[in-house]
Amino acid sequence: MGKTVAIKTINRKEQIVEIATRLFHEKGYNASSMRHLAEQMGMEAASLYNHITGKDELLQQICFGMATHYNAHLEQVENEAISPVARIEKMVRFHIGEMMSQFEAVYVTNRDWKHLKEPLLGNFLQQRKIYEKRFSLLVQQAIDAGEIKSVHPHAAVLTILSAVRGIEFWHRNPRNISAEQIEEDMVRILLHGLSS
Amino acid sequence: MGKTVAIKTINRKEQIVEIATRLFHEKGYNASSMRHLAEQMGMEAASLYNHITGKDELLQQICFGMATHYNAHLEQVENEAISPVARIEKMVRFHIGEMMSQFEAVYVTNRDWKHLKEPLLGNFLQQRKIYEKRFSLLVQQAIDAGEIKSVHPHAAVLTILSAVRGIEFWHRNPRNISAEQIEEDMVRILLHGLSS
DNA sequence: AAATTTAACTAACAACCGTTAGTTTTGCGG
DNA sequence: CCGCAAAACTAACGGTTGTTAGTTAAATTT
Repeated sequence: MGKTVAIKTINRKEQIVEIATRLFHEKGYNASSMRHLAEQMGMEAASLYNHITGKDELLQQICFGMATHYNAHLEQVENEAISPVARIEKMVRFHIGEMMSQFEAVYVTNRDWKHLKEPLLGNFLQQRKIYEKRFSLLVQQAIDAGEIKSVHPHAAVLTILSAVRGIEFWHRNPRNISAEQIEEDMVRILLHGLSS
Repeated sequence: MGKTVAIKTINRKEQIVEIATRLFHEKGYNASSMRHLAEQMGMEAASLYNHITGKDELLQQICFGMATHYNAHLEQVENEAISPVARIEKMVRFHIGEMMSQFEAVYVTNRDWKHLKEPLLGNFLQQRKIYEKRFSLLVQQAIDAGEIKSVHPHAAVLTILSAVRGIEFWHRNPRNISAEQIEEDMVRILLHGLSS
């Protein structure tokens, strides 16, 4: 059977996606050529097409990989038996953690999702819209429970999701502040504010 | 004298930069071609080179235009005779305002500065590093004055600068929340936190 | 009205893009 | 060791890219 072969192929494909993620991160999707990617893989550009259908698929793998990963974690948090505000804190810490451990994939997804081709672009946007809505619901529940201020839930979600992106700046020279400190400070600012 | 001619040229050039900003915003720098830009200007691609030296210059105009604009405002805030925390609030509101009124230029600068060619790329990064440092100093002064919590100043700055970028999501469908509301909510979250 | 500058045009170049076709090498199962 | 499929290769395609050269039309100055 071709089982081991199939596994090898999958590994090779995952390896290509991994290198592509790194390449897209530093050059951007459009400025990253298949020839450059192949060079980093140690082979010719045409050989890539034995493992993937095209350049599109690489971006697709990255973006939708992140999306389903995010959705899975959101569902998990929704089902935990903790207070609404604790749920929000978990979400904040999760996003910070992803930004730390999966930095390049998160970065590329945030930056290059616009280049998804059309049936998928709509799908992606819809998924994120739903994600933001479910996240907003968590905020709304915390407001109803009187645990947090009465802000517009969607505004809160946008603020949180964007604030976390600030870690991309930190990632450029991670020596100044430790990962733990920036996580604690960020959670503290978002949940309790700068003042007082 | 060529005064009126020079002014006309400048206007035409500014017009090109303006259209380029819009184009870069929706397609991204690398996916935006000079031919497409020329089409939106109602002329041929080659004609653009009577007003600009190349595609590079367009990105340069956008990014450094924003940078000097930001620096000018920072200096102004530094010299105002108000409390440190009031200075920070002014900075937050300024960045939100820029995100509202100069949305496309801010967006392109945040997203495509990486494509600046090398003598300028280093310059740009250095400028932003200095900007963050001066902004951090404002935060440090507010901490020393006991007006805000003792967080790492740079972490606070990164959180603020990134949170404001969240307005780019709001900009996609601005009907749900008013500009005023999102500004107030964002300032409230950043300065006083979600909790309580 | 003539002269000169500005700004548009057409045509083209060299480089690079993603991708395909066809062929050769590699490596494992029988 | 043979056969076969996976995965590499070479060569090339049609298209697009940023940019230049040379020319013409328009506008401004003298």
